[in-house]
Amino acid sequence: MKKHVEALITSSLEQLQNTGKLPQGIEANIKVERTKDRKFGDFSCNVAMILAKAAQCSPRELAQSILDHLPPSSQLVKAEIAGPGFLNFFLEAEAYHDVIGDILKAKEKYGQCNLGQGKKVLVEFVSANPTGPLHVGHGRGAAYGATLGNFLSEVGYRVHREYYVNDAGRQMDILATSVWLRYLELLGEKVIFPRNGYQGDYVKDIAQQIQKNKGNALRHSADAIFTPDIPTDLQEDGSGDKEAHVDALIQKAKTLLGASDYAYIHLQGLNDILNDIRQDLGEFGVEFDEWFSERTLTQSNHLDKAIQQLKAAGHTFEEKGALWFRATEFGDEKDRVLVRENGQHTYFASDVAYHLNKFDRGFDFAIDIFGADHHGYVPRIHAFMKALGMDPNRLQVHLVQFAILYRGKERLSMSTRSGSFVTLRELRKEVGNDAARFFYVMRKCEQHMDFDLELATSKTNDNPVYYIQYAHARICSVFRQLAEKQLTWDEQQGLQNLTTLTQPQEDLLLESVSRYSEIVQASAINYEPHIMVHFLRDLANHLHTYYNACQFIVDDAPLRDARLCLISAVRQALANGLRLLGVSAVESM
RNA sequence: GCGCCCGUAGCUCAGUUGGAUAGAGUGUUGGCCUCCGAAGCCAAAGGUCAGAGGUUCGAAUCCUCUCGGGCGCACCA
Repeated sequence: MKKHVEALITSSLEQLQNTGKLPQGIEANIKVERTKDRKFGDFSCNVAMILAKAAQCSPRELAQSILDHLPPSSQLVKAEIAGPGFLNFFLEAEAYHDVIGDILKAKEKYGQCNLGQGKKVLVEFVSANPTGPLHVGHGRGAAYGATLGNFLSEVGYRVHREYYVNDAGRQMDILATSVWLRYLELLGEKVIFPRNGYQGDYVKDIAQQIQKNKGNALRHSADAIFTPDIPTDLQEDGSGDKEAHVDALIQKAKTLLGASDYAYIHLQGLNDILNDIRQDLGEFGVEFDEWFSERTLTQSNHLDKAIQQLKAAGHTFEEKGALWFRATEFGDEKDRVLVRENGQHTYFASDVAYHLNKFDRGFDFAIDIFGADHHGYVPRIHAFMKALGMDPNRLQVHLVQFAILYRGKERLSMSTRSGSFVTLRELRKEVGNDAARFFYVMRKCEQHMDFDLELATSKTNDNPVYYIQYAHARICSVFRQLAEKQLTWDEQQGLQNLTTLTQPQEDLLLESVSRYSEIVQASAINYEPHIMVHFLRDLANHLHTYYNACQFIVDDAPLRDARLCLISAVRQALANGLRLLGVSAVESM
């Protein structure tokens, strides 16, 4: 439909160029848009205003010329000039009818297209440290990433979803040490748990499992651990150093346990938490094609190779015993350490290796979805890509802002380390998966968001999730009624009688549902699933209005079949849209 | 101090990349079930788009500054 209007304008413009009224070679991309108001017709175009200068006449004058050269079209009722020079197109009602047939024919495939041309894209998201359960902050990234993946794949990209598992760093050592200390507690050792350790109860659960498997084989006395050479932990009065304290305990664990036993605890913790995360996300409808381990980068030499590449390109230098990347030459605000004085590589080094690896795997482009607190290292990733001669546009970073939880007016605090955070699992349990997925993507991702638990759980108040699901369920209910009345729906006859749909509510609903595939594309190419959310709300509204105004199951069979075609198409669009959002389209509620 | 995100109705947010009279939900007020599901519909009221300049036919949108909020600024991850 939209394409048809575009074709008409293009044809007219070519005519004008051939007759010399427009200069050759100006290639303004013609933008045909849905009108904001029905009184402006169905589609509008601003090309006359844009090209007025080049044509050396007023916008309205040019608009008139364009109108004069429009080729005839059976779908067009009229086209007129409005305001400063808009071209407004009024279409025959029949122009919308094809959409109904298309939807009913394509069913759950309706809305798919080949915009992405099969290009391979890697979407990395969540990637939370496996040091504890996911909390509500991770939930937004999970919902957004999964939904974005759905949209990209719907418009023809080959999407690879990936979770980067930070299984190699200091945080994991802190976890392993925390587990070990809890284990010793279980055996009756008098340990003083470090402030900087992981406090959550899940650590005790892992310790218990280890005790079950290993008995007291990993036991060492508290006296042997808390020796005088360990720096004191942070005290109430502010003295001491919690970082130095925990680092010393890690060293102690490694030496006392030996490499193999330490690795056992480390792995036990990692596996337990990763399994928990995997299950949590699975229940949330978030699946990954790959869980990419940071450790494999070191084991497979990717990390060394990456560092060598930067070295070879001459973008590194040594200072104070460390190896640095000259990031400032590529737009970053400071240079970054790759290898520390103690010989250990930094997180940034493995990130370089990881992103190099992504592109080595043959992806056309990659998308990183980070929490907003990570925005600081977008420039440094782009910096090393530039340093190695890669096009930084091949990596797009989307920052997801935090969600602030409210219960009614009360703001819920979230402190992670203390263990008093709200987990994603708790949230899902309280509000349900559908509402959680919906609320997370309801807002633009870079928008700060208030997540009101009370609103999300309300079934009586106006909850947007239920509002849309209700529209779907209502249509299903109509078809149940039809069966109860021993009536059937003749789809073919309905399609042939769509001209009987002359009610104003039918007009509006038809117009609304015809936008569906445009909305899928807009959501995908802008990386903004919330566009779909707002559309579905709007579509549901038109359905409810129609429902209140007209009876669908009427005696007049052709009219009845036509109306059932219309609402059946609406049901399909609602179902497809909800599926992309990861929300279920229920048949009754 | 420097950088990133943001500021739109009482509240929560849209505004399709510069278009027409700035829109929804919620809240407030008033209507609508003998009828396919009232978790619904309709109507009214509600605005200096944080503020000030600038760019042009035209700005909530782009540029500069100011104010206000969130988040970053490690040889941590």
